[in-house]
Amino acid sequence: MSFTGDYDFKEVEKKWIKRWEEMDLYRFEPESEKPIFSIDTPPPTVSGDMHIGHAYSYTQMDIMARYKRMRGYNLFYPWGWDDNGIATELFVINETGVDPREVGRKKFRDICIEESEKLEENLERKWKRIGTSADFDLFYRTIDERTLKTSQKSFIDLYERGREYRKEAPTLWCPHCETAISQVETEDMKKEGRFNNIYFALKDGGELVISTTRPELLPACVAVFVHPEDEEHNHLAGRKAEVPLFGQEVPIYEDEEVDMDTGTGVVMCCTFGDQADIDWWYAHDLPLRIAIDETGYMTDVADEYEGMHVEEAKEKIIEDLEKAGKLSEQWDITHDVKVHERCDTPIEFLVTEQWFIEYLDLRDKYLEVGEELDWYPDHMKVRYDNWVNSLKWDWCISRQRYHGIPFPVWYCRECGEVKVAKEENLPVNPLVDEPKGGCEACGSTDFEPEEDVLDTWATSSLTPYIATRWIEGSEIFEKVFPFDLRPQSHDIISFWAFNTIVKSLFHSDTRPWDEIMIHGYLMLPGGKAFSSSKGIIIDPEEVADEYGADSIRYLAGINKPGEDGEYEKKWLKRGQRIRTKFWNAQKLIANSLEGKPEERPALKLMDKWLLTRYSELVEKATDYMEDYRYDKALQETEYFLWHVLADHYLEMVKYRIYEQDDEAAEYVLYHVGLGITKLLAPFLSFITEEVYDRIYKGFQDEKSIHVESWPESIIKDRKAAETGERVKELIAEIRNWKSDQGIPLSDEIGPIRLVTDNEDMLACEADILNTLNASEIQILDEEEIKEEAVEIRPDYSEIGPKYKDKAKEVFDRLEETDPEKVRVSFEENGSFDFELSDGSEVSLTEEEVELGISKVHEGETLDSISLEDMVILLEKE
RNA sequence: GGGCUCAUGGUUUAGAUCGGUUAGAACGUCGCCUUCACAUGGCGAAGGUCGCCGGUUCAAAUCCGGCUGAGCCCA
Repeated sequence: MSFTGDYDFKEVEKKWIKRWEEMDLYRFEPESEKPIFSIDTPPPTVSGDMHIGHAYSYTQMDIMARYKRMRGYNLFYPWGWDDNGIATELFVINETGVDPREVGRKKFRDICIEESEKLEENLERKWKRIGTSADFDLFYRTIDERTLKTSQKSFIDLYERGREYRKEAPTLWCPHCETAISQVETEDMKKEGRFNNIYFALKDGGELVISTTRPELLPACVAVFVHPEDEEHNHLAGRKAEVPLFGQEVPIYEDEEVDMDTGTGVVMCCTFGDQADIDWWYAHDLPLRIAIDETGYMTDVADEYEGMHVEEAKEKIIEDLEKAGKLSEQWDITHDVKVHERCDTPIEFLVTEQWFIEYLDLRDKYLEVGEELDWYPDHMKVRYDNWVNSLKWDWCISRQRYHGIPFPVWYCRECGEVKVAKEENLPVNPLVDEPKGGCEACGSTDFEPEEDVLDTWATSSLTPYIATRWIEGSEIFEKVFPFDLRPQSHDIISFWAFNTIVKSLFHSDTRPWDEIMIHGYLMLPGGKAFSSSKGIIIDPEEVADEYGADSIRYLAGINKPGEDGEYEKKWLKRGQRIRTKFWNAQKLIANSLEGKPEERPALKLMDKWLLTRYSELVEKATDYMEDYRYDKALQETEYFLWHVLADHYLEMVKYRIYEQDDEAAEYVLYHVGLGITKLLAPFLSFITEEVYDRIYKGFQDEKSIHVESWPESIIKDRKAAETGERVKELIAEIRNWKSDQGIPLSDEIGPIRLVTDNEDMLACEADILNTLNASEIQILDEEEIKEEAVEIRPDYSEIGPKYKDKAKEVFDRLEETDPEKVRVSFEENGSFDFELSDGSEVSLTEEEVELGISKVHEGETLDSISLEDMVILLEKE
């Protein structure tokens, strides 16, 4: 077989991307009898370009997918894009400069869809460039019609079960842009401010002093908090205070969240000044007093200050407090204020009616499911449990955004009754569509649409349902659900994983998957994360052009699952090196093969050694893959390829394949060569396909390495493996010696003299002589050799337990002893005896103390190499 | 403030489930070698108080407790 030339990754990778597409390799077969392995693929967020971090995590999933495919599974490995939500919205606004409030919601949504489709085309090409083997026919967008229907049906289901309700809730609001914003659009900014200590009268006499930077929120004050361990103030808990100027009576509570060291350590809770206010409001079920409207002016709650701008009201209130003698003191501070990242305006809170899913009562169920799942790595389950145990309130699914899935909901203008769409009419957009039929309560046909959109997690928590066409009553859903595997990142265990479990319990009364594999992130050197939306990007397509997609796949595969990796070029270079080594080894193998050796010929000892090592590798690698430790599988395979097959076996076998047609060697080379190609196929998917195509395909039944069967163990011969290991060591030692002596490996050397009791390895005399180009092997009698002990190696695990607390003295004494003395004592008495400082006797045997023996052939100055059970003597040059 | 993870030669890390000989490797550095698959190769060298403190033990990178620093999530 002829196989020449260097590996040209650019050309080869380009070729296989195209041919794989034509070959239609990754198609799920709905009619097939094969067992299904289903993956609930994370749909990448469409909010900017693909970066190398995506390549890292998605390749880790793809490695497992390719492995499972080779294990004979009918893969359900769908692909989706997450193009519904704030990240996409912001991307489109940035990219096009369109202002959603100017163009209107419908137009803006159209622009978002158009822009994301454009981007998705690029993204798909890039994901395929790194060898993603998903079935792109099992395709969805989180904004397409099927998803809309699915998400709305989910809403209707839960509504009908009485699981959804409306309640007034605070939302983040930018008074400058007059728009609702999300947490991700805020940032902390250092601002100059002023702390004010203000007197509150206690209802039953006396007073207290609260500290606040926002006296204009006094009319919105609904409670006062103190820390339970605050000796000075905790006696106030349970009493009531009166808010100065505004007169409302508010309760005083204890809470550990209070910062005792800020101001007086007594703090007022207003609806709403900051996140802590919101938490307290929920936790203590406090009333609402809204003092600031959506444009930043005071409401009627503020009495005489109504209509003033907040800044003006602040000045005026301070003035009036001072007049009333309610102002204790003031001082300037610099503090962090949450601002809208686009205009730097401090955010306010707006209160609107929002939808919630009631779900706290099922906490035990969530924990049960967490228990049922197999977590890889398993410690990730702890994060899930902690999240479930710390849930405090229901899931708010309303978002005041533009580009999202609309609620299938209207409200009756006459009586306020909620009107929910019927499933058969989905999808609906209440802003455009009229509901079917009149109000069920009063018969009116005058409706007001719900303007909010659903939280993206309310939709993406349905990916197993979307991908399997649940909405269509599809057989695929019945076949596939629950999925086998959910791969995802660790930062969204509390969102994506958790919410998917919630939805699955509601809709199917079971877990959504059996296994969950958590991957880490690839970080820039220094630990900074990549980000599409922030434009911190290294383009995987460019990296693939420079180093090859296989190098990227190597980088992904060699990193520990669940851990963050660091993007370093050296991993890519190492990927290239292993690729080159693999190519060259396969070249040698190919050139030695006549065809596929079907029958197993009589094998030589070293053949059995290699096949045993290979079989052990296959078993280990398979166990590791089953355990989602693909990194270990790759590491073991790489070691075998380089330091077992290439360094040793190929060197030993050269004389057999060059000088004669050795059937046994061909048999081993074919099966190990093919096997290692298979083992590496999930990782180095391109070069293994090329090698398979050139060498093995003609003799195998498959059209691609990626639909080949995963390799199996061939033979395990322990005795041959042991002897072979010693032969390997012997050859390696003498090769090193030749290198040390400056003798080219191919140069002839004189006799190899061995002193050994173990002559099994003489079965491999030909291998030894030919590999080393030595004239002969001579076995020398021990008597011809002078023995000399040069090292004492105590067996700690023998001596330690026997002498317990005296063991240390025994080891110390041995350290000081002349090895020759011990050897002579062994020879004469069979043991080495001495007395310890406390007078006790110590008697050590040869089992307990190993001696490093150097043997010297009389009369000749020979180099000696001591191995475990032999001494090699070589003539010096 | 809470949870999880991590800390090993200049750098990145394996080894920890199961305590025991000389802590293994890759990159980088230095030296030697063109040998017929591969110089993108081979051989060798230097380089480590295994984050800190304490405990258990004959024996700790490994088990236990505390501390420090970094990352992620939640607050």
